[in-house]
Amino acid sequence: MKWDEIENEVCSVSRTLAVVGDRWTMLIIRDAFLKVRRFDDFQKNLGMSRHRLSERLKKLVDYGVLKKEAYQANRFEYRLTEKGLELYPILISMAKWGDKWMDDGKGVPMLYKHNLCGQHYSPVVVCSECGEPIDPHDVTPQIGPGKFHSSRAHSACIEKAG
Amino acid sequence: MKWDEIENEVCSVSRTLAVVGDRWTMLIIRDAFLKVRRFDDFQKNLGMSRHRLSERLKKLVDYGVLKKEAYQANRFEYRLTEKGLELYPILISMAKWGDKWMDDGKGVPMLYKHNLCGQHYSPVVVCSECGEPIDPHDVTPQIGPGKFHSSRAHSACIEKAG
DNA sequence: ACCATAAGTTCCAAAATGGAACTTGTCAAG
DNA sequence: CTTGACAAGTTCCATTTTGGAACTTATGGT
Repeated sequence: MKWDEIENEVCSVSRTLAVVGDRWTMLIIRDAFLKVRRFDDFQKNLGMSRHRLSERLKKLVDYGVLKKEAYQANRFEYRLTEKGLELYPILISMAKWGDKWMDDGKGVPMLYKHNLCGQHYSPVVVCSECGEPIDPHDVTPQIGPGKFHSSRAHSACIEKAG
Repeated sequence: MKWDEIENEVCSVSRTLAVVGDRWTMLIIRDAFLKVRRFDDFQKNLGMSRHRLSERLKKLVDYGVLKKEAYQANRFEYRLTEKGLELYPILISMAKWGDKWMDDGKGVPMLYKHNLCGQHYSPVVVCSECGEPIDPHDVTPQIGPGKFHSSRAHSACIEKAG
């Protein structure tokens, strides 16, 4: 299978990766959350080639993750859309994982202050229903309606939700 | 900059992406969470080339995300380590985003039952300090101790934590 | 009118990928 | 104890993707 076919998989993780799962894309998103908005600023911060950057930004605009707006004639800004802003849980979870598991012993690169409580926070994933923190061992994946009619069944033991 | 240099960036997101940020890797992790453990099963499920799979598994073992254990002579299983299990928030956040934004109108591919409360849940990211759901607009990123001494400052306006 | 700057494009060598075929070690049946 | 099947890779090569440098085009300021 080719990489660009994964968008058609009946799996939300695959479909998400079709948008943000290639080289550089999540770093572009990270910079967008840090209020980087212009082509040359992205390019300098990321150190990626202008060529690639141009293509990635175009793709993100096509997918509706970024919007491109002129701030002068022929000068553009890229800003996160609602769809893009909702990538935040993925991004901050990556930051937390890297803080813990890829530490170089010099302390964390960034701290995140939660303005509502004024503290430096770390993201905790909780259950939308009961509010308890999620441990993956306590989760049972089940075939949902979108996958039920799909021809490609997953070899792992997955129940049908009922 | 080359892709494999991002591991050395003073940024936890970059460092995380050095491990899970290339093609296929998060899909391997997804399958591992669905209890896929063997080479051929990964290969059939993912549809990726054996060549790539071999290399990616090796890399994930090297990084300590998967461990390789013989279940018979010359037959191996790949299982998530503690480090790998802690990728769950990233994975489930990707699933949630894909459910919402990459829906094909046929319903969600998978449902996730939280065994503690018995409900189908969706992951919510809350503040470790006050427990409120996080809105990215309410977060102020600040330079942490690990970044403070780094030569490469970020062009975006980021405060120094104090 | 001239220069600087932003936002790209173009071109090409180098690296990564996908696919098919090949290898090697073990187990299980005859 | 020989044969065949299978699991877990490796090897090889054509195709695709990437990185980098140089080039283009359109303002805006002096």
